[in-house]
Formats: sequence, C-alpha cells, structure tokens
Amino acid sequence: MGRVKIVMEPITNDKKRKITFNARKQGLIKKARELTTLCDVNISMIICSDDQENPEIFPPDCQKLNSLIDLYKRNRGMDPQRINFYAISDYLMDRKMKIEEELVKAKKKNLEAKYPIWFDFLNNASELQLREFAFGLENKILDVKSRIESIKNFVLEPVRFYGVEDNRIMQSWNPNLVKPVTRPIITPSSYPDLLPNMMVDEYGSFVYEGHRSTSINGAWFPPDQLIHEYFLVSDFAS
Amino acid sequence: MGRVKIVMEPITNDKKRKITFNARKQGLIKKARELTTLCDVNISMIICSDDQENPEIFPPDCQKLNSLIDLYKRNRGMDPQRINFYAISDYLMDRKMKIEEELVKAKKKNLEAKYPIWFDFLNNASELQLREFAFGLENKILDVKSRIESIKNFVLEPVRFYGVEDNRIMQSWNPNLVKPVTRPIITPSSYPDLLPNMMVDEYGSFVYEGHRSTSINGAWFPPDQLIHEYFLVSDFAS
DNA sequence: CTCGCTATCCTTAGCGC
DNA sequence: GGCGCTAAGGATAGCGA
Repeated sequence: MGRVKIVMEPITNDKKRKITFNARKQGLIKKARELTTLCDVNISMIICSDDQENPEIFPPDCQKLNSLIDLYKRNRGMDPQRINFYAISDYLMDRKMKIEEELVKAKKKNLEAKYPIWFDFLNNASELQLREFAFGLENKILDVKSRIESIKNFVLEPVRFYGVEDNRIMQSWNPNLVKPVTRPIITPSSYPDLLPNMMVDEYGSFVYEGHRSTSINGAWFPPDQLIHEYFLVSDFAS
Repeated sequence: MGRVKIVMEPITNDKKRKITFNARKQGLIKKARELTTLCDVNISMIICSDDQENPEIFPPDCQKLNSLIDLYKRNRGMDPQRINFYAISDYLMDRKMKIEEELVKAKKKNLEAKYPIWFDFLNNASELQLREFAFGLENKILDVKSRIESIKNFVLEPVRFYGVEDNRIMQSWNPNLVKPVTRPIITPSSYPDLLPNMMVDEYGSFVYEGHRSTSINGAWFPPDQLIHEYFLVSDFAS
C-alpha cells in the first residue's frame, strides 16, 4: 500500500480507522465481485462495524445472500461435530503468517546484503567458529521449517482436541469425546502470548472453551509446541 | 496482476479457473482477515464453488459466523421491504466501473500523447472547426459525467422500482407497490447488453424479476438511460 | 466527506520445476 | 496437484484541494 508498510494491529485513531475501513471494504467487495465473475462461484459476505448502523452485505441482492446462507446451514451449520473445530486454527493461521513474514524478511535481507558482510566475517573467523555458525544456522532453519510445517498441517486438517489421563495424552477429532473441565482456575502467566481465553485447570491441563488441552510431565506447552509434541508422540500413541 | 491485464469475464479453461480460484480465494480471505484486525469489525463470508463439496467459510470459527448471520437476519434479513432492492444495482455497479475505466484510459492516453497531435490539428483548422470541436468535446464530457453521477447516485441509494401507467412514470421504493407482471413475453433483441433476465411484457414495459420496469413513449430504455430519464422527469413528477 | 494524486507495497498471471 | 519466481497490474496510505 502507499508510502509505508502497515503493521497488522488495530488502528486506534478513530478517523484513520474509519477511512481505512471504507477504503478496504470497497477493495474487499471488489475482490469478491471479481472472484464471483472470474470463477463463477457464489460468495456471500456480511461486514459488521460498530460505526455503521446496518451490516454491509455482498452480494447486494438479499435473496442471493439468504439462499447461500441457507445452503451453508443445510450442509454444515447444523453439524455439531464441526462446531468449534476451527476456533484455534484461526489463531494459528495468524502465527503461521507472522512466521512466514519473518522468513521472507530474513531472506530479503540476506539477498539485499549480497554477502559483503559474510566475506568480512569469513576472513576473521576460525574454522571452528565457522562450523559452529553454520551449524547454528542450519538448526535455526530446521526449527523454523518444522514449526511452519506443523502449523500448516494442523491448520489444513480439523483441529484435534487434547486431554491428559493417567499420564497419557488423549486426543480426539470430536470435542465431545474429550472430558470437559468444569472449573477453570488459573490463567498461566508464564506464557503471556497464549490464547487469551486459555486457562489451566486444577489437574494441570490447558483448558480452551471448556475442553481440556494438554500438559506433558507437568510442563506447560504453548499451542504450537504442543502440536509439535503431539506429532512426536503420535507414533507410539496409536 | 502479473504479466497481463485481466478481462473480467468467466474463465472457461477448467484448470486455469481452479488455480485462479484458489489463489484469489486465499487473497480474499487474507484481505478479510486484515480488515477485521485493522478496523475491529466482524466479517462473515461463505464461498461456494461447484468444484468444492463444502462451502469455504470465514472466519474459520463456525460459531462466530453463525452469530453474525443471526445478527444480520435480526436486523435486515426479515424485512420484506428490503428484499430485492439491490438486484439491479449489482449490474449497474459493473457498468459504472466499466465507464470509469474507460474514462481513466482516455485520460491516460491524452496525458501520454502530451498534445503533439493537438498542435498539428490547431494549425490546420479554421476557427469555426475549432469551436465546433471544443463544443463537441464539452458535450461528451458532460454526457459521461452525468451518466456516471446518475449511476453513482442510483447505486448509493436503494433501487427504485418503475412502472408506466397512463403515460406517467410510476416509481416506488417498495417493489410490492409496483404492479407485478404475470406473463413476461419477449426478450428485447435490440439491446443485447441489457440485463440477461430482463424481458418485455405485453404492455411494452420492461420486466425484471417479476416487476415492471419502464418504457417511455414506446421507446425502450436500457437501464442507465432509464435512470437518467427518471432524474430528468422527477422534478415535475412529485 | 469525497475526490484526485502519487509513491509504495501487495497481489497475482504465467511459467518452470 | 503444489511451490517458487518474476514482472506487471492493482490496492491503498498519506496528503492536499
């Protein structure tokens, strides 16, 4: 966009937010219209801002909007097994995009630098230093890649729900099969970047929207580590 | 977008359409997510393609989607006066954007030419020719401007519904007050660029989705001319 | 508030793997 | 099918009228 790169966080300035809202709303609707035209698909959209009295809709024809809503409700809306499946994946999608953005930024920086710093470094470093440095870099790359992959896989499939019973990790595709926790107690302060609604129950499990998540050997795992851990233990769990 | 300018018409090539659909769907969802984050608004979206079994939704959390649909239904969906108001405005929005695109293109062309042709023309033309030419240009500009304005005003407000009774134009904000036509008969072939579903009834009125539009003194008016005509006669009609 | 402008960032069509 | 790349078109933040 123009002039500066935009950081993805709520705009606090009222006037600026309103202007941005109108501009981007127009853009969004144009994109939806284009997708509809180009690919012959049906799109319905409801945009609801506190500043506006009425929700904005696309397409402008109410009947088409309603018929698509009905179609959706018939296919999926009434299926209780699907409800809430994507509650966490939304959060993870943000994380994934942020990580990928960082990767792209890092790549770009390297390209822009075009190695002049590298040659200086090479001339002044011992072989051991170089090996250590390369090893550290490779580890970092692997780390980032595996985190991206685990998040990607996790997002592409429906979210699994986790619980802990008798020191074994329980997981299920159906939230109803994971024993719900009735009394959430503590918000874990050691991980301030956790899901805002995530809490810890009296058994030491993560709780999200009434269902247990997991803790392993008494250690707390932020959601992405938790997923990674799941992939590690899944081989001998099934 | 890349390499070539895209014409806004359905993509017939199956593979290409699918690829474009996926790419643009991603983009659309990203834009929706950004708007949500930046401006703190609620957006719900259902994307339904024939190629996919399930409709794609945004946000991925069904509950949020459902609650926004409910909010919309409470506010507007049940209001019969609003149903169908925007059926024509969708078409007009396309027309408006096409006209504006042409304007921009023409402007650009003039700028790029940077007047060399003009000076040649000026040197070889008589004063009368110049005056006539200027007059013609001014008229064209006014014409385009008024068409854009009328379409713009029309789109910004709810669509009015038209009918003809006793040689007088009838218009109403409520489609139920315009006498519906029960037997649509002829598709007007003289205006191939009319709304695809628009037809002419036995009384010589345009018919769109069961409601009369208008004809004046036996002449057919394409939708935008029709609107222009409405604004001209409205002064002494009320 | 709306419009136009412009610099800059973002999206994406086409291509190759 | 997907991924990565690149060039071109498109969107838009900030500003001024």
